[in-house]
Amino acid sequence: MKWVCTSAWPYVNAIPHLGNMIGSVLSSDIFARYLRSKGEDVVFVSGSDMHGTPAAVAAKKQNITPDELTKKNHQIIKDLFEKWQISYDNYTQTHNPIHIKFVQEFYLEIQKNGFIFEKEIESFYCQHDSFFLPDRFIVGTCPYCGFEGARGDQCDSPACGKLLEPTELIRPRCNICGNEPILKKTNHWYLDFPKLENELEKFVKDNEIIPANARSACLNSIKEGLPERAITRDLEWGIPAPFKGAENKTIYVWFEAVLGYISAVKEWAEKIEKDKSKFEYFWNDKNTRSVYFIGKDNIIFHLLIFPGLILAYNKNKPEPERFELPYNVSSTEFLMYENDKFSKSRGKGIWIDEALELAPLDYWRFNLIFNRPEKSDTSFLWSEFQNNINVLNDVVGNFIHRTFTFIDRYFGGIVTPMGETDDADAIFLSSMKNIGSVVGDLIEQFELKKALKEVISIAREANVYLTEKAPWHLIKGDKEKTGHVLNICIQFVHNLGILLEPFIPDSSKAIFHYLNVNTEKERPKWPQISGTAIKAGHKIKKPKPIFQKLDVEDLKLKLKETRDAKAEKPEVSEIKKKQIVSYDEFKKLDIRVAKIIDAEPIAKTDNLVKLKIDLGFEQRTLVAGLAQIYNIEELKGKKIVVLTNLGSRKMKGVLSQGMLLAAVDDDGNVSLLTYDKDKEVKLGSKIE
RNA sequence: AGAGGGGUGGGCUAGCCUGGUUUAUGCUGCAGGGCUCAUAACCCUGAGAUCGUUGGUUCAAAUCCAACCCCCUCUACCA
Repeated sequence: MKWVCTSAWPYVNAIPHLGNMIGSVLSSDIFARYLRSKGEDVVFVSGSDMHGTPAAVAAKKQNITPDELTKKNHQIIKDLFEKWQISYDNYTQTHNPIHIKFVQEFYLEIQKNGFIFEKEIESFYCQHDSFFLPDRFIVGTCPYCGFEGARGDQCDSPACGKLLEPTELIRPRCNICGNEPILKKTNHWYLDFPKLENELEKFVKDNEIIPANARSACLNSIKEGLPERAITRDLEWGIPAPFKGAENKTIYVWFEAVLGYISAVKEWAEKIEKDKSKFEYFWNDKNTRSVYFIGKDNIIFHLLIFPGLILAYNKNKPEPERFELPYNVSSTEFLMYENDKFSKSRGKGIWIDEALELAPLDYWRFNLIFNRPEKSDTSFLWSEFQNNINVLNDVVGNFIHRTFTFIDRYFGGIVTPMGETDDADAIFLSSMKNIGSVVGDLIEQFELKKALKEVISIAREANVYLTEKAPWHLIKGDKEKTGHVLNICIQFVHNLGILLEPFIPDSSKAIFHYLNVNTEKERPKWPQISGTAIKAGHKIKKPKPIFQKLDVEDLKLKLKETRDAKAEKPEVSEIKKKQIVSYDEFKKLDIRVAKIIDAEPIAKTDNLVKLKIDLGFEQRTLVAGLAQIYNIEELKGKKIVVLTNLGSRKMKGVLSQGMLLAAVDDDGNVSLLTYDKDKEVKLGSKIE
C-alpha cells in the first residue's frame, strides 16, 4: 500500500500555535513516521499558504513586496517545523513555479470539462488603494445596532453579532486607508458545484472510514445545496487566473492551496527525488491512500471542495491520468488555552517558537498527543502539562533508568542470557509481543491519543513486573536469574525505543543511544517489536536519566519574562531611566553594619536560617536563605550589612526584622556583603 | 437565527455509533499500607460520580428518542 500523508497548509502570515500544531502538523508527522517504521511506501508533504489579502496588506505596511515578505515568513515557519522534528519529505509553499503552473493547467482542464463559467458582479473597490476590498476589509456602521466598527461580513459588537452584507453597511470605509470605497462591476469565474453534487454525495457515502461527524457535516452541506463559488479574485498577490479574459485576476487561495497536496508531490519527485515517475507512482495509482490531517474547520474544504476539483478534473480522463480521491481525513476538534481561545493580541496561548525555549521538544509533543482533542474541544492546561510529563518521567523514564542501572551495576553493562520463563515472565513477554500491533492498529485508525496511552499502560505493566521480580533482592541469591529478568526488561526498553519513535523521536534516539544500538546504520523498526531483539553479550552505555520532572511554575515565569523582554525591547533606554533613583530616595534606606551573634536553621526548610544580630544599639532577629551556602557555625561572629528599615515579615513563623544584603549572580552564587576588615568600624555604623 | 460538537468522582479523561459480563475506564489528587533498586520513584488497597435537567422507549439506558438548560465552534469571496 502507498500513502500520501499531508497536513493542512499553514497561512504564512502567522507563527503557528500549539493548537495548529496538534490539529494538523504534529498528528500527520506521527502518522507518517509510523508508516515509515512499518515499512510502508509513504510521501509526506505540506507547505505554506503564501497568497491572499492579509499577506499583501502586511507587505504594503512594511513597504516590501509580498514576495519578499512571504518568502521570509515561510523560511521562519519551515525552520520551526524542522526544530519540531516534523519529518516532511517536502515542505514547500504555494508561490513556486511548479505549483503555479500545475494550478493553471489544472483549472484549464476543469474549464475544458465544462465546470467553469463567467459571471458579472458588483463589489466594493477602494480608489485610493486600487484594491477590490474583501468583506473583512470594509468597515462601517451596523444598520441594526449602530455599532461603528462593524465589518463587511459581520457586526463585531458583542451585543449584536449579526451577519451582514457589505452593501448593508452605513457609511462603508476601506479598512486600510479609511476612504469610502465605490461599487464597481467586475467579472468573475465560478466553479459549477451544483453539477458535482451527485458525484460528491456518492464519494462521501461510499467512503466508509471517514469520521462520522465529518460525514454528517458533508452530507448536510450537500443536502442544503452546494453553491456556485467564485474562484477568482481581483488581487495582485496570487496565482494569475489562466482563463481567457481573466488577466489581472488571481485564483482565490482556498482553491489553489489544496491543489498543493498534489503539486508538492510533483515538486518532490522532480526536485528532490529527481525522478518524475514518482509523482504518477503516488498520485495516479489506485493503490494509493491519501490522508489529510486538519482541524474541524477545514472539513468541508477537504471532503467536498478538494474532491470536487479532482472529480471535475478527472472527467473524460483515461484511468491512468486520473488523480486519486482522498482516502480519509482526520479532523481534530480545537485546542483551547486554559479554557480560552488562542489569541495573540490578548497573550492567550503558546506559540511554537516560544515553546521550544521553555521545555524540551518531546515534552510538548508528548503532551499535545496525550491531550489530542479527538472528541471535543480540549484545553491546554499548565497543570495537566506538568502532570502528563511527570507520568512520562516516572512511569517510562524511571523504568528505563532502573533497567539500565541494574545491568550496569550488577553485570558491568553486559546483557546476560534469558533462561527458563515462568508464568510472570510469559505474561509480560506476551504483552510485549502484542503491543506493536495494538498500538499500530490504533494509529491506523487515527486514534493517536489512545495509541500513546497504550504505550504508557504497558510501561506500567513493566513496573509491576519489575516490582514482582525485585532484582535488587534476587541478585543476593541468584545472579543467573537476575540476569534473566533484566534480559526481559532490556527487551522491553528496546521495544519502547521503537514504540515511542513516531511520538517523541528525540527520546527514542536517546533510548537507543544508551542501549548502544547504532541508529545511524539501521534504525530498529516496527516489525522488530518482539522479545528477543537484544542478544546476550550486548554491552550498554553508562546510563543517564532520559527525562526530568517538570515544574510549570518556572516555565510560566520564564514565558512571562521572555514576553515582557520582547515587549520592552524597543524601550531599553526608558527602562534605564526608570532605574535611576535620586539621592533623597537612597537616603531613605537605613543600611547598617551588624554582627551575627547566633544562627540556627529553621525546621522543615532547606535553606532558611534564623539569625540573631547585634546592631550595637539593639539586637534583632533576621531570616535569610543561607543554609545551603554557608554552614551555620561559619556564620556566627560574621559582620554583615543589613537593611534595617524594611518592613518586617514573618517567614515560616519567624519574624524577620530587616534584610541581610548579599551579592547574587545569575548562576545563583551568593556572597555576603561585608566591609573592609582593615578599617574597623562600630556596630550600627551607617552605610552611605 | 441556522448548522456542528460537547456537559461523566476535586481536576483531566474513556465508554455513547453497535443498549445488558462495567460493581461506569484510566490518569492525577486524597487516605492507608508495602518496597527501598531507581529521578522523593515504584507496587498494593481504599474513599470519592443520582453519567447537565425532565420526560419517554425497553425486561434493561451514561448509551436510543423528545423537550429544556449551560458551554464551545462554524456560517463560505476571511486565511
